[in-house]
Amino acid sequence: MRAAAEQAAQRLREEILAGVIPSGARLGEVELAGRLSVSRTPIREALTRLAAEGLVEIQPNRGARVVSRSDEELREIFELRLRLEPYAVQQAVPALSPEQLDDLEALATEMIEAGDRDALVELNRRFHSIFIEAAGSRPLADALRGVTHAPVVHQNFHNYTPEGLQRSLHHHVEMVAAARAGDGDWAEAVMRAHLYNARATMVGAR
Amino acid sequence: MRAAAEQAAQRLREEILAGVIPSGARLGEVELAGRLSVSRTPIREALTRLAAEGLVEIQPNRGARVVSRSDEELREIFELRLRLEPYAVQQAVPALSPEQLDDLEALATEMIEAGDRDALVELNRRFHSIFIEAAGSRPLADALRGVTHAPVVHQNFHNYTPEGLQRSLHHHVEMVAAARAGDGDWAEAVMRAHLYNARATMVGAR
DNA sequence: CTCGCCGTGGATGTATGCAATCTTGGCGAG
DNA sequence: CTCGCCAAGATTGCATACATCCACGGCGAG
Repeated sequence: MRAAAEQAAQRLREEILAGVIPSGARLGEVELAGRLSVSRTPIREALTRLAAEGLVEIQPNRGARVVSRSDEELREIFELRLRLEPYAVQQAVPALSPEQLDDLEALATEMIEAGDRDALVELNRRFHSIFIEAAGSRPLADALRGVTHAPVVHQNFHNYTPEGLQRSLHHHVEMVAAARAGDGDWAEAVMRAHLYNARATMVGAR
Repeated sequence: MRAAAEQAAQRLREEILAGVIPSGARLGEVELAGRLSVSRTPIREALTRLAAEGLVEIQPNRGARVVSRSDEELREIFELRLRLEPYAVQQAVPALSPEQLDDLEALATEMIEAGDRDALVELNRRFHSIFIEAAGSRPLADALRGVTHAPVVHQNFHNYTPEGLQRSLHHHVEMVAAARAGDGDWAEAVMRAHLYNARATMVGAR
């Protein structure tokens, strides 16, 4: 499961997250095999992995499709993130290395300066990933994987109002400050606000 | 990805959860293919899926092994369950059908009468699954899948003290009562106690 | 005697052929 | 005209053959 399969999975992942392949699109094995210049076997590997990540959906004998999330599912995803990510941040803060703190700060400032909202998606993903990684819990990381890197975030950033986006970016900066102060409770509170703000622009409060 | 692959995945899952295949055991593709009378292709499919569920671990060019969880990971798993399952129960209670309530009650009483602890594992899994399913959130179910059906539970049931086991079984009964009363808050509280009790026998309180 | 190199055996990774299943367009009955 | 059936095409699912990589043991140099 290496070179070809891994590479195919990575490319498909990027294309799906970037929106090049739209939600609900059919993913034919032969088409993908031809386009990525590999055989169908690694393609099947890649699709199985992406299915496990929740990016695509495989129906027996009917092929794979890019998942499309309903509004209801989006709300549920935020409900999950609200229960896990603040905890992750709190666990991460005491464990953050100086390099990770610098990375977080760089990402936070870079996001403020970035004009393109597409670029924000990737920066945002890396920002949140650092906290999750630093929390040092593989079960936690596994549970969050499916709900954080999903196209949800992409769609979310395009739905932000200017004020909502500003708040979101400011939350990142504040979380870095809380992390530098070693105050996990502070960071957790900001993360909660961060997610509530995102949820509000996404699906409206409950 | 059908008959053969699905069936192979199911059998491997069962054997791993039942402890027939010990933790850390190597899973050779040819060996499994021969034993399950299918080709290597569906075996690879199955292993990829089980890896996604967190039951096995695949190292490139070095095959698959059954995962073995450290005490630290077990603690993290309970931390996750404590944050998700009480919420799941609360969401599930208003949505439970009469049939599901009957099933829950049947499982709870059956577990009290069952003598064999191995049998308890499966009954317990079904009990918790009903709540998770009734919660009606696929993201939530996905997040919980990896931490609930894992060999953790199996090991846990064998570690219970007689008193701890009695408490655990009683919690199930009480949860059914709370569910029948339509009181989600009550059920959530019992679930929290249920998990704390399980965690205490597993790894000790923090 | 110890360490490092290399060859061999076995396992995984990939490609391709064949069988089974599903989709679809058209045709006929009502 | 609508609905249901059927056959052809296409696609997925499985099996097998070949290529590639890794683990392990023997051999030789120091």
